[in-house]
Amino acid sequence: MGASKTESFTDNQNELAILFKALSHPARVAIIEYLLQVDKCICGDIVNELPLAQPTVSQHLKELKNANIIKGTIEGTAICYCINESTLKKFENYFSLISNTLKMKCC
Amino acid sequence: MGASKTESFTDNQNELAILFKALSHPARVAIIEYLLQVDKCICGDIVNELPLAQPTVSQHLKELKNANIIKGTIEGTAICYCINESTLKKFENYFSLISNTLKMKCC
DNA sequence: TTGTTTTATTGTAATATTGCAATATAAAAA
DNA sequence: TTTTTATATTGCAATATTACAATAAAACAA
Repeated sequence: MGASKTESFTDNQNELAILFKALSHPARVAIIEYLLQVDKCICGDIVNELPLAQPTVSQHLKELKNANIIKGTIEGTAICYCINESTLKKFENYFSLISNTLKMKCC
Repeated sequence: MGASKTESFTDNQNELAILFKALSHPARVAIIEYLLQVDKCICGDIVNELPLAQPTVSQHLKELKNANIIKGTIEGTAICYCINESTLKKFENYFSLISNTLKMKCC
């Protein structure tokens, strides 16, 4: 095959997998960390920050945007990207839930 | 190309990407959630739980093991898998750090 | 030893991802 | 309008992932 059998899993499991996949590339992790570093929302100088060509960065940004991990607002010719806090909160909640569950079990 | 330019990113960014990639498939999310559900460590009945063939499950388990997200201990002919708490803690710490960083910024 | 059970490995086809040159689009400036 | 600036899209080659049948390996039971 080659395609994931998404229909066999719950919506929640598929949504989580999509979120994790969005962060499964070092360039996208780097973009998130860069957006965390700079105080203000950032636009196209992500291209200058990363060792990748402009179309490649644009593609990574698109994937992060599709997963709702970042938001982009048009500002003239530029687009200002920033982290979507509510999605990041989802990650935090998910892992703190797991952590609490683990406290009551043992291996 | 097709291969990620891992050499262009920091070790930490690459390690995080590897962790996220390990969770970027619904089957692997399902395995983690199943391991959280059952009280005791679980072995080969993950295969019965998931709608995937045994070699496919074995492959997913291998990826989770390679990423240190689960551990496997041999028990006779069976192998008992369980969640690696310390790796899950890494996720929790990472996102709580991000959450704290976000509190001081605005978009 | 010979089965039996459980899990891993191999090989392969289908599909997805990555990266970028070339090009397109869209908004503002001249 | 024409030019400039910033970003997105297209097309394509290289590589990676997914899924599974077939098979192998490893531990125990008879």
